[in-house]
Amino acid sequence: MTTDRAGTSCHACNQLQMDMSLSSPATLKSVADAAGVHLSTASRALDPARRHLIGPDVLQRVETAARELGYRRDMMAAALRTRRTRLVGLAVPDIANPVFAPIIAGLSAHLADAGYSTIVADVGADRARQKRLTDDLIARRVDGLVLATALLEDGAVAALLQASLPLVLVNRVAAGLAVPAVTSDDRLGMRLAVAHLIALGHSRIAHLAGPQQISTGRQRQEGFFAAMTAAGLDVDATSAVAATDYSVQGGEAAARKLLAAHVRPTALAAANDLLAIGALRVLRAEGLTSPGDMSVTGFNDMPLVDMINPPLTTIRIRGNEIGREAAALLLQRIASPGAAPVQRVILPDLIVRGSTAPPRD
Amino acid sequence: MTTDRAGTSCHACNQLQMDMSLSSPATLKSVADAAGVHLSTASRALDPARRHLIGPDVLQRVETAARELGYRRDMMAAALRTRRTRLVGLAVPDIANPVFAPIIAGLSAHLADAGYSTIVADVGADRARQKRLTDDLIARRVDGLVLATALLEDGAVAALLQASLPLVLVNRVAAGLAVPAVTSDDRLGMRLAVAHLIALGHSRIAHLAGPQQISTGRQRQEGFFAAMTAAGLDVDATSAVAATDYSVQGGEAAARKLLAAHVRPTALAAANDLLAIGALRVLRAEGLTSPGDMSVTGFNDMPLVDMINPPLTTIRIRGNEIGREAAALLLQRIASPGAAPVQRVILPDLIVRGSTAPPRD
DNA sequence: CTGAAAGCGCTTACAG
DNA sequence: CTGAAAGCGCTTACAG
Repeated sequence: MTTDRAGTSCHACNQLQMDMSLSSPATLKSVADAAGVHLSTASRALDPARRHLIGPDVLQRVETAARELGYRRDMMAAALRTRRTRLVGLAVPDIANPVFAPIIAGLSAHLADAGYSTIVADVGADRARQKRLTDDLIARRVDGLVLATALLEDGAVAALLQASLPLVLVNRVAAGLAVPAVTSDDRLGMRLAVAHLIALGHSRIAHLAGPQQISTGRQRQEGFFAAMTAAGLDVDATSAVAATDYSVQGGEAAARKLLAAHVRPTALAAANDLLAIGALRVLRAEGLTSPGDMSVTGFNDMPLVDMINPPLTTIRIRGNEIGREAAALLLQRIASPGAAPVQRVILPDLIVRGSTAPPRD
Repeated sequence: MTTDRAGTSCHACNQLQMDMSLSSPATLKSVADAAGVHLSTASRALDPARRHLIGPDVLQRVETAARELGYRRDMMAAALRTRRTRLVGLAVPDIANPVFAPIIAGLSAHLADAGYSTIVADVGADRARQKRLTDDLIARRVDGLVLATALLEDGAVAALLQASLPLVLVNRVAAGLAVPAVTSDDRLGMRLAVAHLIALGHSRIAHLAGPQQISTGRQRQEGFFAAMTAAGLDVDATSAVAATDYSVQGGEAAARKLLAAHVRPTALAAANDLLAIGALRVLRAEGLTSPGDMSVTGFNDMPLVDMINPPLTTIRIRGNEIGREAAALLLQRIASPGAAPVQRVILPDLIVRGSTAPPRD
């Protein structure tokens, strides 16, 4: 620091010290000793919110020492003291499902900006495994929990709610529980899709429904029936077949049942892109084409569905926004746990592509 | 516990206690007090590895108390004492890129089985942001770090390596650094793709290369040239054009340059599925078809590329296996930090679909 | 403005 | 087999 040359060589030496210090991280005590102050003083000097209490010369000495030793506060030790880990747990049913990627990205970006890290738990569909992994998150004393796994009737969510741990549901809601949630407007989305098909001239429209124990499946189905009856169109028990899960295979199985109907529909509104793709596969296997023989709509606007054959008309949900909003709600929840829980609904958009067209006849 | 009825009502009451305890979690001390033992005894009784030291009656009392109070060990407090957080950090450049989903899933599943939780940091491509978020992970005292962000020349990796923090690279390697890594065999994969094109009768084959500062981009390009020269085919400076990043847009830009060549190639081997899709888009925009006017191959076998038009011939990397292997390597590294670093290469497969065919002439 | 002390919840030698 | 004590790294009233 005395001359340029000394400054340069000192920089190199600081680098070395930083590297070495990582092997056995510097503690507040070692920084305080190096600066010749008490560790409580060092603690204050290194806290942006409290450094104004410190004299300029002491501040300088502590900062230099911290830099030279490569000090990094142990967030977990601090957490023990402050009772806040700044850790958030996110439970997703299947991290490989492309629907969740933008939600995870939006959520963790917003949380990171607020100084929180996100532990993503890929908890699967098995309830016991879900509970075990969620309990792990709690054992890590996360400051809050975001669940993308909720069922309509969900005892686990009810239990978590009792525990007064800040909790937010994302993408799916639970019925009859006062818990903050951020979802897409599933009813509206499906109504948009069906209205589009009706506008094209379709009247025999079937619904390839999602699992009915999940809010997305249930509400999209409600949207389907609402749109049909509002247009004065026929619906009966065979108009909708529910898939057992949101997967291409699930879509194939359900689509086969729909195709077996005595009067084949001219259009199919699926509750999800993967289901729609399953339906397209079945059509192709049966020697039928889309949109020629049957128009098909999806839901979610997953990556690449614009590139499939035919390009899928679908409902775009704003995953990133949903994730960010969930993060905001959770932060709010952490700040004031007593406040009334709010539920936010993000509006989806209809994206028209090649898989829908007027009916042939 | 004295009568069935008492047992029943006690169950309900335990439930209540469990719920209440979560709001202000039971501590080891409260469990010990309830069981009438010292907290060190309770600690041992609750540790599977040490409970054999405890007398059966005391063990029973502690377990009952723990259950009734809904006790869950504070993993972070334990971490402070044991110097092991059982937390692993994973840095990915873009969590929304579908390539990473199976890797993340495989990694976190294997780690979860070993009692570790994974913090996924979506660090982006900006080096400063990457450093900041990686430093955050270190400040959380993760037991190890997995990086999916390595560049060929990577000062950050070198620095981390010095820090003697268990470190594993996944998907991409850094040049000249003795660091454990798990990747797909990128050279082999591209050779497979090119050999397939040659077998179909192509000889004017171009390479839509990935970013050359990333090992996947470099090695796939090397594989391309190796396969071409091995077959005695012409390559020159215009045979390969590198995209600036792995994206559809990047693929479009690079594909346009390739199409501008004086003699148009009959086949295009892309370094990545997204690049291949970009190329397909450009072909379509130019009024050309695939595979008719040009065969195209991708790399990765992302979800849905089997459904696009034309279905993409590609190289399948085993993402889940790569993730699991990376987890295994990291666990090994944590257990014995001194051992020589090993690099594992997972073999990819050629998946032939509709985007490749013999050349027209 | 700075220091001394208590304590967050746990584990682990050390005694007995 | 169980207890008493120290200490992991930090923050925060409480003094001065």
